[in-house]
Amino acid sequence: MAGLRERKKEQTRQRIAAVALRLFAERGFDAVTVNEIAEAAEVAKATLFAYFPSKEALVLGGVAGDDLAGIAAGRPQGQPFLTALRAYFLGLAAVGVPEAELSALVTRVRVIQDSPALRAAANALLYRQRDVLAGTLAGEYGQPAAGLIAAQVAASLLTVQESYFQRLLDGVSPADGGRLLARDVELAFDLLEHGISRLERE
Amino acid sequence: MAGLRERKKEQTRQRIAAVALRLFAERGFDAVTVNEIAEAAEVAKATLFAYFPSKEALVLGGVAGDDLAGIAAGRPQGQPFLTALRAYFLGLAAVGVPEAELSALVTRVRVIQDSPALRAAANALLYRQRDVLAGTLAGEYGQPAAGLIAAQVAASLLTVQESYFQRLLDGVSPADGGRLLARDVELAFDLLEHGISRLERE
DNA sequence: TCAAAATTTCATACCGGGTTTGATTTTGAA
DNA sequence: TTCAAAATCAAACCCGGTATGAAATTTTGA
Repeated sequence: MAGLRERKKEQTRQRIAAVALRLFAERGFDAVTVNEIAEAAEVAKATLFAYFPSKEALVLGGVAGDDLAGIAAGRPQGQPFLTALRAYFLGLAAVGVPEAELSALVTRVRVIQDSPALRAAANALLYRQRDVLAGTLAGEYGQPAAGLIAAQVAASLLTVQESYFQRLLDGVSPADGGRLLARDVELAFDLLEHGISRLERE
Repeated sequence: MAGLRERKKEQTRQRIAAVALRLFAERGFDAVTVNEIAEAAEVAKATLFAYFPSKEALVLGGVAGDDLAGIAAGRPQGQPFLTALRAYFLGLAAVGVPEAELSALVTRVRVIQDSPALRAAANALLYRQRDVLAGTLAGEYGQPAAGLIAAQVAASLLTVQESYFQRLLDGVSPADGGRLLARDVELAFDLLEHGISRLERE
């Protein structure tokens, strides 16, 4: 099944992505042209765009984002969807990022955070999540409320993720990062469930 | 003060924007090139880009978005910021859009909603609002909570605005649109204040 | 093993958004 | 009227991305 063709393709794809990430890390996303990447990876520009639909995809390629709607749809009967999402993200925080992948992740995050174009592209991913989640929740909450809830959830999780990435960039240890992430997740879901008036009273 | 120079510039700027909007409305944002716009407006491409920083700005130019942070910062002593924002947006809904501007607004909204690139650019505007609002609220709520609250507020208002625009496109009368907008604003702020658990109980 | 069929890669030219350059025109003011 | 500042311009250029059609490579199946 894994013929020579498939293996070579996978190899080429990874070589292109690796070369691109290295160049981006060295000189910044905007200062590297796709022509340079193609040349350094020893493929034609057309070939590069056969593997990746855009320059942004060279960095964000593997990042599909969390499947918010899927988690909400697959939760046990009777469980509020926020409970399911909270558990899911607390699980992520507990697992943490494997030691071996940490440095690569930090590099990627740095490249992304340093480029407005990449940040915008990353946002667009979550923006789509919002719409899918809104559709999933529409049956339960009705259309206007479902749209608002999905927007709040997606925006909250984006913010939590940004904080987490920022800490990684600041050199916080993975263990501490995980603990702080768990705390942020709890705060985010408490806010989503009970609103801001809770904080207002203090 | 308003010398010939200033008047001519303003005139040119408006001519370019008007020509662009007409072409976009006729054929769609993506199907019109800036070369065509420049030609139709009888200016050089370089001149067009001296007035507008990007093709998107031709449509979004005047749209600064609501100054969430400013409203929050300028509220009366002791009033929760959500109360101030709610009142502001209810005021907008009550005023409605002037009859004379309605058709132009609908055209703009249609052009924007029809183009992914423009929708993304419009989002970026609110994204910046989020960050400014987060900074304003940081003193009051602390940094992690302020970021989350700002994200929820910005995302909610974006969603409300999208619904409102969609209704205008669907041909809902301005009066009805205003009423529905007011209802959505109430719902959005109720959710923000008291959370989703309120709805969960029904 | 070998040749046809399918797939991949490639160089090249092209498109559209946006910038740069340096010359030319227009305007404001002396 | 003159002169400097500002605006406009055409043209060349850069970059991301697509289209084309030919060349190289892998698969298939006889």
